[in-house]
Order: sequence, then C-alpha cells, then structure tokens
Amino acid sequence: MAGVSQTTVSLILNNRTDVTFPESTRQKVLEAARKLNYVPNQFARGLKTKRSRLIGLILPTISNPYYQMLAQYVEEATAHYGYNLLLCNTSRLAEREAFYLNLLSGKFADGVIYALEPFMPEKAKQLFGPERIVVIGDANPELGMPNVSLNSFQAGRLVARHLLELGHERIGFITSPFTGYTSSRRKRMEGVIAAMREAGLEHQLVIKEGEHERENFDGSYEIDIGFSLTEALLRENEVTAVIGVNDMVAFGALSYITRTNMRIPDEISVCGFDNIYLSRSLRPHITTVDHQLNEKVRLAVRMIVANAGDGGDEAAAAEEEPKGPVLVPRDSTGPAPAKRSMRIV
Amino acid sequence: MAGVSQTTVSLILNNRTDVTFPESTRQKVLEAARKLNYVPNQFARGLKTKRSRLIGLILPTISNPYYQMLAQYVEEATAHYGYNLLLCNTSRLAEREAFYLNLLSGKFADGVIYALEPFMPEKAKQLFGPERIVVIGDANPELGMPNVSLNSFQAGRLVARHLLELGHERIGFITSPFTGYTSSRRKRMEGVIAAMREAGLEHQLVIKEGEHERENFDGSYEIDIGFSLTEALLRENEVTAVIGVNDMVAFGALSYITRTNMRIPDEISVCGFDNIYLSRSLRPHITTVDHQLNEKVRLAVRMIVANAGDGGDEAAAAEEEPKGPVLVPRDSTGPAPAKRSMRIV
DNA sequence: TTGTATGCGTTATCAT
DNA sequence: ATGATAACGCATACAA
Repeated sequence: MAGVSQTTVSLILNNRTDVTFPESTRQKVLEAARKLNYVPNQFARGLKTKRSRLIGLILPTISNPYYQMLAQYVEEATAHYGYNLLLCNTSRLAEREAFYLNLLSGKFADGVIYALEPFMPEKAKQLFGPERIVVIGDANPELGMPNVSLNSFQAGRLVARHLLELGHERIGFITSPFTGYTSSRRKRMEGVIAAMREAGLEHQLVIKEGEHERENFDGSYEIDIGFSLTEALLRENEVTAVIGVNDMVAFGALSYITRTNMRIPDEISVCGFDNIYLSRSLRPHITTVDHQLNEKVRLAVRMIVANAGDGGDEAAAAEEEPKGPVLVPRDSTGPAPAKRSMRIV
Repeated sequence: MAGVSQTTVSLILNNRTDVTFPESTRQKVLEAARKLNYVPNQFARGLKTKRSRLIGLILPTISNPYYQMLAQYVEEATAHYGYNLLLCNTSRLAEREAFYLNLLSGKFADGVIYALEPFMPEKAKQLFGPERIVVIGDANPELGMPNVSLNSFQAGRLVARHLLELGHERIGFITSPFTGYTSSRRKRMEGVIAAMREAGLEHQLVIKEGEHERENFDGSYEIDIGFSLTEALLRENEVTAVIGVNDMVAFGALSYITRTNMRIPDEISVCGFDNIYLSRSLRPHITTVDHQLNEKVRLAVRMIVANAGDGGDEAAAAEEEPKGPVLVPRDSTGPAPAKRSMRIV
C-alpha cells in the first residue's frame, strides 16, 4: 500500500537506528500502517526473534495481601518495559508449578519471576536456563538461581530492636507454622532472637507457632492464627509486646486484644512485617517493616529484560545493590508500660 | 528420532481423535518426545492456529480486594481450561487501556475480560471483535458487548430489605463518589432507595457521598472515605444502620464506630457489598452481599474459550443464566435498638 | 496409517 | 536506501 517492500516496512516500523530513511518514505509507511490499523503479529515476530515480551510470575495465590502487593509492583514494572505479565497461581502445589512451567516454556515467556521458593528448580532451570529466572525472597544459594534478596533476618532484628528501645523486655512472637517452603518465617524469628540475645533478654522471648498450614490461601487463615495464638499467649504470659510474623497475623492479634479492652499501645504493643496497605488503613495503624519491595521487583524485572533482550546498558543497571528492609513505626507500638505488668518476671 | 514424519508426530502429540495409530508408533513418538524434553513452540503453533490460549484481564488495579478476588477467580478458571491469564492494570487510564489493547491484539490473546467499564469499547471491538470480549459488571446494552451481569440494583435492595426486616427505619448510605465510570455504586444506592420506598420509608434514608476520587487505587482510600463519612453521618443524623457502598467503605465505618465505643450491632448495624475475604476475617464479621463472582467469572471464561475454540458443547454451556446476588448476614447487623435512638424522628 | 509439501507473518541476510 | 528471498516450527491438505 505504501508502495515499498516488506523489508522497508519492517525496518521503519521498528524504527531501527542502524539504517536511515528519507522522511518521505517513513511518512508513507507510517501513514499506511495507521490507515490499515496494522498490528504486528506477535506469533510471527516471536517465531523469528524468540522473544515474547512476556514474563511469568509464579506465586502461591493472589488472595494474600503480600502477594497481591508484589503482583501489583511486578505488573507496573513489566508494563514500564512494554512487557506483559502472566499470572501463575500455584497454591504451592508442585503439580501446578509444573503445569505453569510447561505453559511458559517453549520460549514462550522471556523470563520467570518466582515469588516463592521453587519446588522444581531443576525443571525450571532446564526449561529456561538459570539466567531467565529470578527468585524474590530470602537468599538461598543452593538453588543456583539469580535472587533478589529480602533479608528477613534483618527485618526481624529491626522490629525487635525497636521494641527493646521502647523498653519492652518480655515479648511474644506469634507465627503461622514453620514449613519447609517458607524459610522467611523462621528467619524473621531468628532475627528477633538475635536482637533479644544482643540485649541479654533472650529468655524473655515467648514463641507461639500455629498448628497446621491450612489449605485455603486467603489471608483469613493468618488472621485467625493471629487471633488464637494471641489468646493463648496472653493467657499464659505477661508480655508487653506481640510481634506477628506478618501484618495479617498482627491484625489477628489486634482483633483479639481490642476485644479484651486492653489499650494499644498503652498496655500492649503490636507489630508485624510486610507493610501491606491495610497496615496503614485499618486502625490503629500498625508498626511494620517495609521490604522496599517495589525497588526489588523493579530490579528483578530489569534483570530479566536485560537478559532476554536488547542487553547492554540495561544489563549494567541490573547490578545494583538492593536496599535493605526499613522499620515503619506507627500507632500500634509505644513505650513499655510500667512495672505493673511485669510482676511475673 | 522416532523414525517417523513431522505429520505423524504432530498428530500423535496433539492426540487427535480423527486419526488412529498403532500403539507401537504412538509409544515411539511419545518416548522420543519425552527424551528430548520436547515442548511445542507456541509461536509457530499460534502462527498456524491463530490461538494463543491467553486471556487478557483488564482491571483498574489489583490492590483492591474486590479486583484481587476477581483476578484470583479468573486465574483459577483460565488454568482449568489450560489457558493463561494476562494481567492488565489500567488504573482507569484510557492511555493504559489503549496500550494493553494493542499489546493483547494481533490475535495475541484469545479474548479479553473487562472487569471495569471499557473506556474504549470501539477500539476493543475493532481489534478483537465483540465475540472475543466479555464485560463483567452491571449490564450496559450501549456497549454492544457480551456481558456477565452483576445486578447491583438487586444487591442494594437485598441489603436494605435485610435492615428493614430487622426493624431499622432510619438508615445511612455512605459511598465513594458517583463517577462516570462506576455505575455500580449508583445502582446499589438505587436498589436501597427502591427498598426504602417499598417500605414507605424513602425519606428516612440519608446519603453521604465522598468528595473526590483519589488517584491512588489501593483500598486505603475507601477505608478513609468510610471513616470520615460515618463521622459526618453520625454527627448530623440519628441512624441505626450504616450501609457502605462496598466492604472496604464499611470497614472504615466500623473503624470510626469502634472508636466511639458504640456497640455493634446492639446500638448500630453496619453492612457492605462484595463479600471480600476480609469481611469474614476481621471482627466483627460483617454482613454483606455476595455476587457469586466465582460462578460468573467461570461463565465469562467459558464464553471466551468456547468462542475462541473448539466450540460445540462448550458454546452451549456458555448460555447459562447467571445467578443473582445473595445476602450474607453476619455479626455486624442486628435488630434495631429501641426508641431511645429514635427520639429525633 | 503415514509422508510430502505448503504457508502462516515476521525479521535477517544478502543483494543491488 | 531499498528489495528479494530464506527461514523460524508448526499444522494441515493432500497424496500415497
């Protein structure tokens, strides 16, 4: 229609810098494309270039505010690079992970972001090669995959130090179960223990762990765990602060405490991890730790885009040092109450 | 490697029913494929078949529990059909919607599910054809697109009738702004008004609408709106029940009321819409309306799969009548308090 | 039951 | 600066 060849059209529409055309030709082609509502066929393009501009995101479920937040960030980052996000909910089932790995492979996706610990790292590496995969989570060298680190240990330490500085001495840590696949829960606890030990208060820490991982993956499970563990914790112990292993568990704690008519933070402090948006919406606003997830997600996406792609300067950008977790103090934590509550100690 | 032709391999690997092979040949091919870790190239396949087994989901943001729930259901439904979900967050920006429509088109996606009212229905229809699009939301014949209906009007009526049955007469309805693009808020209100009118209590309804739509799309905005509108509502009016335009707004109302030390539901009832999982986790569990979204989402996905696809029986299944909204009574609503609160009336 | 040949729409190579 | 042509990997019409 523009009276030129396929080649010319391709070169112009992809506005490549290595060739140059007279403005007149360029306009003719652009005009014709516009008139025809031309949209390049991504199948044909992918067949040649082996690139899809698609990134798969593997996570257990989107019904959990943490993963929802993460997915939101990934979506924003991929869109920024003109990429599209494929959502893959595995419910932590190996079978579902395998299903999605197959679906994504065949050079179909340019890369895969794991937001949980891979069940089948070998299969993933075999299908994509390690350089097309990024794991967002606590570093695990055994996996042999690129990793954007979350440093849960440091996060745990930050929270505990915050409470110690406020004068709390007897502290409860409540958590959903330590399972094989979520080492971050354990690492948060270890960070808390480390801080308590540094303060010489190691034996003042009370740890309560939930019983069974429940099949359902929405946040209600964690809220329930937080509620019942706090009930048990306060029945047996005189703590002045409760640390939930994440914000949802902390909300459960808050629910129970509110119901007992104890005042927060005057009589008891509560805090969590993750800085999900509810932690700054529900009242009281809760003290938590921000992972700077947005920055980290962007880094992960850049790593894949650089590797899949046009390389060069992009690749350099991917080498940045990720930032560490930061404490976000809010209304739910305050100075430890006076001796009254310390009578057992 | 199996000593047979491409054709044979293709036929066997796609296990087509219209041809039949001796078991020996079949095994040879399957064996070879397994050994080679063969994964079909989806680009090449798509180039021939014009099918991607990809469905685009267009929504404003995933940082809002309603859309998060919807996305979860869509993901489950698409996975069930061996499809993959492309997540497209538009933040209700026309520009972003256009970006995604282009990205998805070129026969790249088999269909598009709109979870919000399309900004550019014409462009969408032009790129995909109306039969490849399904809108999940209140029916809007003007769009000329297939629609899975949510019936917000009926939902509003259900809630109001529930309160009327409990003896409430003076009721507040609080809502984020009625904007051009979310007619469901207005329809919920109209349903409430209809029920009040049927009871002859039309003038006992107090409506409070938030000021400006805020740019940020996480639920915190709606919680804040609920909080401040309830404050204003209770300062000026003696209502015995508050209806939030959705569960998040209702949570905001709950937050304010809890802080005033009024008892729920003894002194005041609160309810919302959508049945997001938080409504059954946070305490008190709130009365709400369930849209039976899961069923509706499955229907929407089936409609696209049937149209894109292998047709026949699938297409028939897509004709089902969608179910209506149902009331979910929980702890936050109870009988209207005795006359004490009714002195103004 | 199985093989041969063709084409999907694009980009890349090599001409001119 | 631009055009001709091949090739990507698969599915299919047709032949055998």
